[in-house]
Amino acid sequence: MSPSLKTAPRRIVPVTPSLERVDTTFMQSLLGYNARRVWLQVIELFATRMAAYGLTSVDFSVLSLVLYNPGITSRQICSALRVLPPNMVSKISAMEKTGLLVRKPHPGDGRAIGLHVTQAGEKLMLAAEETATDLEVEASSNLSVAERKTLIRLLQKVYL
Amino acid sequence: MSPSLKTAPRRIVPVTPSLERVDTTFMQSLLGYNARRVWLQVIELFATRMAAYGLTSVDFSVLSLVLYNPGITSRQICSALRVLPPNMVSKISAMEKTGLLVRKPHPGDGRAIGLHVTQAGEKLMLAAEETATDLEVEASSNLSVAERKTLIRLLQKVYL
DNA sequence: TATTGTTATACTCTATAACTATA
DNA sequence: TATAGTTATAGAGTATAACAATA
Repeated sequence: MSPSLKTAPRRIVPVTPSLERVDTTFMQSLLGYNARRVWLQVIELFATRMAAYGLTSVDFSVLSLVLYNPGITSRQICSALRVLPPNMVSKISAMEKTGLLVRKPHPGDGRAIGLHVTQAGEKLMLAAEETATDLEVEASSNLSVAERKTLIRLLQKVYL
Repeated sequence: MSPSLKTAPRRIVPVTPSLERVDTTFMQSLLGYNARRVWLQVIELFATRMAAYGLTSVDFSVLSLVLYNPGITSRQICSALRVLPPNMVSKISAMEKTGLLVRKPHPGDGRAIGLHVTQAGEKLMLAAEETATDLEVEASSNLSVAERKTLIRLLQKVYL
């Protein structure tokens, strides 16, 4: 007699806890869950590639805002990025210290300070933006160009 | 003579720093940025509504996973939710303490512990899931039913 | 009185190392 | 030797209160 007839039936695919398939059907029906998964996938590659420029994803967003909105205030950046003012101070200070941007007195408001990218900051950002565009396409390579366009259009329709 | 002829030309719309429009054109071209904006919008309403059940968004995800995967291990939940094992311990302990789930010895592995929802946990989750589905539609009310379906399909295509 | 930038501080989330029990 | 669950702890991100200077 073969041993298999004496023992419990053997599974073809061994079911060890770490290998079992997990059912996520319900969560996959939620927009928030899916949006977060996509964000996590993109931001992971983003963080890796931007490290070459010494930028975090928040640094990148701040610099992009300053680049296209010269004279923008810290407060405006905080609103656009949903960051609290006290948490923005050190980030801006750090980027001023590394020579990426400068603070100039605001022309119309003595309380405010206008932010401007330096020549070095602009050069870095133009390269970083190209890297960002490339990496985004790479991170969503399962999508056709048309699908990616549709996806972004629908995402914006949700919050705009 | 009116004072307006002596002073600098007055703006029709006063441009105070906090009211100026900020140009976010470039960032809006990025999938990661748009996915995060949508996630933030959904999660805000999610957190508000789930507070009625005493659940955070992570609590909800954990319970949903246990509900549809009885006997699931802490490790599997960590993988599915991208949470590190040490950070899951207190969450599960808390939900066991509030009687939403229980830990039972894993049948095939003496090291592992199987998680199961209690009757109270199941009742809570079925109500919470209905609330979640409703709130998600509400948070994305700019979308038609067909658009929402397309959006989720495309998001899943990115990471699946 | 309200707002900008700021400091200090607390709380939460996320990450790493190391231990035990079991495989 | 490797893995599951756990503890302790460090670090990053996010939160509120309060202050000086300016509107």
